[in-house]
Amino acid sequence: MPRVSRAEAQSHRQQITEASARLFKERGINVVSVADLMGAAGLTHGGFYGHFESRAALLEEALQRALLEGEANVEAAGPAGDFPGLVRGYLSRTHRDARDSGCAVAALVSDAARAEDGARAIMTRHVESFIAAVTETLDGDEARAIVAVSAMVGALALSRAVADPARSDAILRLMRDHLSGSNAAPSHVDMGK
Amino acid sequence: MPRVSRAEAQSHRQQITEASARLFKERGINVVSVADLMGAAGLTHGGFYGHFESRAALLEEALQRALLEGEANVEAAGPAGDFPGLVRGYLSRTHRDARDSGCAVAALVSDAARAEDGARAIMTRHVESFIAAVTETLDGDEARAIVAVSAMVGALALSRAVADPARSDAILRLMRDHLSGSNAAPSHVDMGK
DNA sequence: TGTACATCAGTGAACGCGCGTTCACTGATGTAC
DNA sequence: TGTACATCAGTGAACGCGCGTTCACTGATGTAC
Repeated sequence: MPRVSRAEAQSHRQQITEASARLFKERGINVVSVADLMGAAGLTHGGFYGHFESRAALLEEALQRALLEGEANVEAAGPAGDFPGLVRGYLSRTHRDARDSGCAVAALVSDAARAEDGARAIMTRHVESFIAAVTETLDGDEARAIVAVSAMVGALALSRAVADPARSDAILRLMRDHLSGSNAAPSHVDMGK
Repeated sequence: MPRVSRAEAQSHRQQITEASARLFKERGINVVSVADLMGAAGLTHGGFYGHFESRAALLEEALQRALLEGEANVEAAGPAGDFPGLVRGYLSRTHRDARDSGCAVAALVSDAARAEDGARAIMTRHVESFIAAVTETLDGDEARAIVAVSAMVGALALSRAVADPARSDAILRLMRDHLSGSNAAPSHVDMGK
């Protein structure tokens, strides 16, 4: 079965990076083995080093991809400068339950704090671009965007850490109301179920 | 050197749990080995199983301790129902830079999301008590406390994940202003350096 | 277009290593008289 | 209080295992004529 066409090989490389991005977000960076990653792409572990120099090299590439995917999803939710829409999408239960395809910043925030410089730099760059994207939806108010990003990341990560589903839902809902209703639209407890 | 007194042995057990709490917060749960933990307590790895049934058993005990320590520190910062004081302490650069002794919720939030049920349950319990403590400082307004806890955890975790010190400081400062100045005291950019 | 050969993507066994865990052993502590 | 013996906290070698990585091998793909 080996010796596949060059196009297929390149597609295999992409599948490995994509599977890694997914598995890192879902299970954490240090827990997934090279064999797991290759298996998820339908290959065996030996071929890994034909595509990447080392596990660490893949890690950076996969992290990059994980963050880009997350950004794409966030932007897809709020199509054009729509801050309340973005908040609603980001703090939805759908996003919370899709750890493997959602925002990588929230999925890996406490891992990033302990990561080596390369991975931290990548994370930093993407936090910056997240802040920039939110700033645009807020008429250039970067200070407010930084607060919003921190609050959204915190609420999403915390809603995933908490085992009680009611509490988890409440965290998302209350932060949604706080950020998107800003001061208007006082309570209106909906979407709870 | 073996066969130490019973009092010493009990103190060793405590030292192991304490060192574990510290190392887990600093380096992450899956990265620290039994030999590391025992070494940090000044012992060799073999004696571990005289104190704990398994690494997993210690993990739960150490997580419990890590969270309790974090709570104690948070409460020490804001002595009695002082919400702005609590926010100031929690979002200080001192707290950000003391990952090994600070709030375990922020240090382990994205790990907790993927942890097994036992560890998640412990994390959940402590998030609840954090929320309860903040609720008290807010005259019983639990909804606002949930928002504040989510926002504080997010800002602290994000400030640790970001490599650029200026950005990291800004995240803390802006969230401090947002939460504790609530609507009053508009800007006043201090503490920046 | 066909044939002959070089290339190289993927395989799977093997490597050294560090992990969690076990265990025979040690000698100071604790206890019985 | 002293002596004699049992206990057991801690040691360090050893275990099986899975990891990241290497490598000889394979056979279809790509290329030259």
